[in-house]
Amino acid sequence: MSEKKDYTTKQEQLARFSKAMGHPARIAILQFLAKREDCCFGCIHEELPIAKATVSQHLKELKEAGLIQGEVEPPKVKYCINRENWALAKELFREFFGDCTCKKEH
Amino acid sequence: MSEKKDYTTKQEQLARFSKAMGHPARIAILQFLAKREDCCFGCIHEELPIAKATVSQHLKELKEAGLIQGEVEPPKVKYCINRENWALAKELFREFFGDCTCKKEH
DNA sequence: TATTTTGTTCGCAAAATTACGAACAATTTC
DNA sequence: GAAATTGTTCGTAATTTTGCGAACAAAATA
Repeated sequence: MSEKKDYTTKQEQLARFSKAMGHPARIAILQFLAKREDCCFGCIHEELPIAKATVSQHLKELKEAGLIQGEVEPPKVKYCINRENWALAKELFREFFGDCTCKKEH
Repeated sequence: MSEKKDYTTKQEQLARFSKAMGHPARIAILQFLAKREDCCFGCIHEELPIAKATVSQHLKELKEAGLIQGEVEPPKVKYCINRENWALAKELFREFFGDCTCKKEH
């Protein structure tokens, strides 16, 4: 019934990615994973100052946002960046902040 | 007492910006403001499908995150992007997603 | 001075987030 | 088969977020 504009799909997608990145632990996880092919839960946990149950929860949120993916490789679970969505996020943020200016340093 | 690494200032700053951007209404507000010099509360409210009290709250959060600033110009209040922090955010996100590749289209 | 306009703040409610330890499941190793 | 390793899920608690209407404050206007 509202006459007001609704949010666009892009706005919602960008908000979803942003929200997933809205916690330092999740930023740290993403940066950690972005540096390597993949990594097991334990290595990620080691890097973070929080309990494993909490790490597991953060990983779940990142997975649900589509930024990472996990794969069971007994006895471990390997996590890695979801490259496709990572590229999408990168593009959405770039667009959001204004296109890449590639400014010269001088 | 923890042996675990703590989060870096950059990680926390990026998380703070991300969190502020973690809601479609706030994305919409930022995009709206990014397109113009400044804008009063009313114009922003008109664009959004939510009550003014809620809009005011979202603006407050964006202000606290440093992404926008408000100035009273009786009888209106003008909001605008905080250019300095906007540039900082842009840089942090760019760094996060990997430096600008400026890929050729072909 | 009374009224209107413009936004903010208050008080409340519902839902989501963050965090942890304990319990659990699956697999591997002893 | 028993024990150890690796993560997830459960249950709980504290805090934050989201949203709204009503009340409020400040300035402009009638």
